[in-house]
Amino acid sequence: MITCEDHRQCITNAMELADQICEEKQLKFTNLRRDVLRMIWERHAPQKAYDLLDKLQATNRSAKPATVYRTLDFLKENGFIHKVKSLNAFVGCSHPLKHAECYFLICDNCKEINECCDGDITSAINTMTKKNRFFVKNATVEIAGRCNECSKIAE
Amino acid sequence: MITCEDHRQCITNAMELADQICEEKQLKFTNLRRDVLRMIWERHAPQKAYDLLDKLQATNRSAKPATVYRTLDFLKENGFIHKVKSLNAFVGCSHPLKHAECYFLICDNCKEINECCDGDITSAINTMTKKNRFFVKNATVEIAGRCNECSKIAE
DNA sequence: TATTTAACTGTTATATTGTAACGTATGATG
DNA sequence: CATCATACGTTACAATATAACAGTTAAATA
Repeated sequence: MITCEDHRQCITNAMELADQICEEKQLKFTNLRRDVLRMIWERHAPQKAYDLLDKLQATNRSAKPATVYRTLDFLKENGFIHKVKSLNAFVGCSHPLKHAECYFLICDNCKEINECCDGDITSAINTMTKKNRFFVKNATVEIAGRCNECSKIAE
Repeated sequence: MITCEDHRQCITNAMELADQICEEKQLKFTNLRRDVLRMIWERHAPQKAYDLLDKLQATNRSAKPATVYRTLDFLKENGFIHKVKSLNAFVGCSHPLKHAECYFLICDNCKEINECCDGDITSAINTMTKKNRFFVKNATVEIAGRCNECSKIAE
């Protein structure tokens, strides 16, 4: 469970940061992109593309799979969201400016996901890949289990 | 690129090990399961379920998606293969008896995948999760990039 | 201002990946 | 032999994702 105290604020922060970055980078932060990013930020749990599509269609009858996937691509490429590969789902990135060294803790009970940056894991990966003469482009680290709160609950 | 010197031997070893484990664990290592495992072992690159299905259908006209997925489930559950989540594909496990602490190096040029066990990464993950009071059930670590050979080749 | 251009979005169609549900066969066990 | 669990066959479909092309918008430039 993510303790963000005031989730409304949490969303606002994410949206403002995105606004700011888009302005700096001259990216077009259209209504569609805005809407999808906000929807993703509605929860700290990864969301499925087709669930997002359903929500979109409530206000945007013309939305189609391509609409969503294209938008997700934009958000992904610019670091506003991540795709969680083990779930085929998408989650907001809370620090889109610093993108390296980020790993996920995924609670399989409450479904919430925590993006953690950890230099030690990065170092261990670097050492291991160097040993294997492997040149890293991208490391996916998705750790499934139970968050502290949910671990106290019976199966 | 995986240097296995004699890939025929590599397959034989994997099949014999699977035989042995199935006998020990009283698992039914049917022809279907055998065939699929052998197909997966044909390459050191992860294979797609529907590609396996195509190959299966060459000799087994009745094969259907469920046939393949059920068989993959069996092989996965018993540790003979891994699903590579970032690719939605399946690869043989070279040491099905010792299953923890295994991470993947995936070359995006030659597509081959190297299953590495590395205690340091495990330690770093344990430390990080402990710090976050998270109880790990399963860690997915998939590192994409270039293997040594392919890194020498231009993009 | 008019024109051009690139990016964004709409739309249709289809590809890819994965499961549910139920029936049949087979082989181990009492 | 009976029966019971497991494996496999079969049909149907659900879920995830992309391709291709047309239309629209908005920013840049002439």
